[in-house]
Amino acid sequence: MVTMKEISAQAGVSVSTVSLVLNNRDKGRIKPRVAAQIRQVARDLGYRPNLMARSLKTSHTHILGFLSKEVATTPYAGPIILGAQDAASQYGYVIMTVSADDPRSSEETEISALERYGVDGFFLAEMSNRKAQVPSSLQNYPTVLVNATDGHPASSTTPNQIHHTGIAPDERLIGYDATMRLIHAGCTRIAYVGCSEPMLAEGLRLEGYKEALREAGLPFDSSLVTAVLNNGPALHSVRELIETQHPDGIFCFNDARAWYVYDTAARLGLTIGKDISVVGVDNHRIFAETLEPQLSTVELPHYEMGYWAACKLISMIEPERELDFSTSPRPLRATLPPLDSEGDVLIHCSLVDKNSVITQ
Amino acid sequence: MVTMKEISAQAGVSVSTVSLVLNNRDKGRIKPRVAAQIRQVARDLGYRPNLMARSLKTSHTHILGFLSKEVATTPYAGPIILGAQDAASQYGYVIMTVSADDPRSSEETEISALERYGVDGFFLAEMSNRKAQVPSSLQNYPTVLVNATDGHPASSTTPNQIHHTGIAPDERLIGYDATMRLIHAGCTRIAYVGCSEPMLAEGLRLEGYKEALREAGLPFDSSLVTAVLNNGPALHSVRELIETQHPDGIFCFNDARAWYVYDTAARLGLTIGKDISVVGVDNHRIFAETLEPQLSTVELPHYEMGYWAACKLISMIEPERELDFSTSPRPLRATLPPLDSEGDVLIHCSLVDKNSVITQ
DNA sequence: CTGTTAGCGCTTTCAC
DNA sequence: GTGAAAGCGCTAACAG
Repeated sequence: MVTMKEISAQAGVSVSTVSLVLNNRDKGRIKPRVAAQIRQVARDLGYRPNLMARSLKTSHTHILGFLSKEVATTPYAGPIILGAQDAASQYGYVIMTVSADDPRSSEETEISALERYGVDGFFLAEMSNRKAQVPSSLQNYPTVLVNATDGHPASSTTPNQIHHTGIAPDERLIGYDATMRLIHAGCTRIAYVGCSEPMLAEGLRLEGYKEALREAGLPFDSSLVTAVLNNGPALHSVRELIETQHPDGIFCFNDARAWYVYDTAARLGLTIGKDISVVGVDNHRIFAETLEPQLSTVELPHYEMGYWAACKLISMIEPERELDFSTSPRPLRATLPPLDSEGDVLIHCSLVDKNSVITQ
Repeated sequence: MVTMKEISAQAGVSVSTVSLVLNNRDKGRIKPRVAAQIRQVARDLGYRPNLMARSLKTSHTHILGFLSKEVATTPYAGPIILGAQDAASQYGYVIMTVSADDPRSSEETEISALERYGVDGFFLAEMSNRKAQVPSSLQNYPTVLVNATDGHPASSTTPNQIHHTGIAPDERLIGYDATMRLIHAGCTRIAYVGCSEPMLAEGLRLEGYKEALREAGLPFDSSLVTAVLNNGPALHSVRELIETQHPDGIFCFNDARAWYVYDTAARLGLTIGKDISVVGVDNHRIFAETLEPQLSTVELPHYEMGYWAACKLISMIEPERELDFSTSPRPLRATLPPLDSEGDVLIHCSLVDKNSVITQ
């Protein structure tokens, strides 16, 4: 690793001059010719600043700590991290990841590890949308929740608790949009296959479903609603729902639950997208690549949430900095909320139309 | 952040004494009473070392750089990172992640970012098993490939290229074990549903399939073999294979392809695990939680590869250090190769028996 | 046994 | 315009 000292020797100037020039603070201070020469030498020697040393002085590391729960078992971590990374890398930051669900070392231990490296701020990422408890050790850091909202009420009795910014899918709108899609396709007996595990998303998507029905003047019929978990029991519940209630459209809590509809349809000789319409939630790659006909589904914007969260975090760390979504390295598949949003920020998820809804 | 200086003041000793004690180098040098007092003060003040400062001095950051390709679109990143993190955290390391598939910033840029932070070594992770080209900028760092092997031949004509250690699934054995499972269940017409995309795993799993057939004295019949991609076309190929060839067992390249068998079975009124047996590869959570009957499948040990790779990397950085797999925070679902393995290390994946294979 | 000193690579104030 | 000097928090060689 070549240092400023070597450059200064080579260029016959002092280290401080080198520092000034390489940090572009030379305008009107250092003679242009000298500056140019220093830059040249730096380039020739392949100089790269030692960020540890810089951080020590500036106490500003440009490291963002990414703390995630349940990475082990869910497939969503990748896209969220990637989104955060893309934004970070764009603005000269880097991400240090730790997981908060190690059965042995506690969350506090992991946070502490990141603190010792002097991270400038934290992400707290959940793998399914929930109200998260922000550890008190993060109170003094810029912190953004990803796929979560702050579980600590804003108007709390414990007054010195900060209500942290968090970004999460607008679950109610997911239910509303998905159901509306079926309504607009002409479905009139629309079932909902929910999730029997307690999840924030479940109640909200169901609400959205009801709201869409109401708005369309369709009756809410609880016998068209079921909540299932996994594998056989789930499949049987869905099969029974379809066989006894004969819905013409089904809104499923997620793509996995839509699979039960596909399987049942195959068994009953029904054609998805013709005899029965289905809308899922997730647009998970695995289902997107596998199901036939392809499933119309509301995409959960994990990449986008990661991207937004990183932009938000950077803007909290450097309030004066101008950030711009339009320069994201990958296309954003959902409209990001403005960066000055605070508190619980909801993102409107896109419905991806494929072939599982009837076309009139 | 409380510093050693504050502790030294509080305890009435010099900073170097504090340093000695807090790094446990005080035995036989510092009076036990003084040492104890220093430790007490440190605890009272909640001292935590500034790792940046330490690194500056020791040029040893305890940061591992994790460089991954294709994180965007695959669900495997989480488990690999988690495995690496668990090992890292256990041995006092931390992981900095960057992705090498940003369409704009190049791999070199990302590596460079990690280098500037002084990472002690690199992971190079692929999302599907392949021969990876290790960037020349990593030649001088301890580097371990994850889910990949070094694409640069060991006996190369370019002599000063190092052949890096990489860990990857033993694909041939996957094909062999899966097929053997079907053979032992009594299947005699065993089909293979492969992947039509060029992938390292495809050829090797097919080889393992053939080898198992040969060993069992079953003929290889190319009309029982197909290679498919996604969605409709894949489903139709599988359906045709089943309808024309009537296999009694099917080894599928992965769980997703097994779904085509499930769908076809549902349509034809065949019962999986009775009329027809299926073995997949992946044990992907999404299929594990969804399919009914549950799919017997060879598990790809992403967590384990990440864990092994981190242990390997740490042992390269600190050769004298004693590492021990038995202390992993999560159960290891595959037997890890010994840590002194070099070059292309293959991991024997476990076949997870569920209910998609006939029981006699 | 413990303190002094120097220095890791960089930034920044203040003299010249 | 440029350099000298101090110091970020820590480690380590060397004195005492």
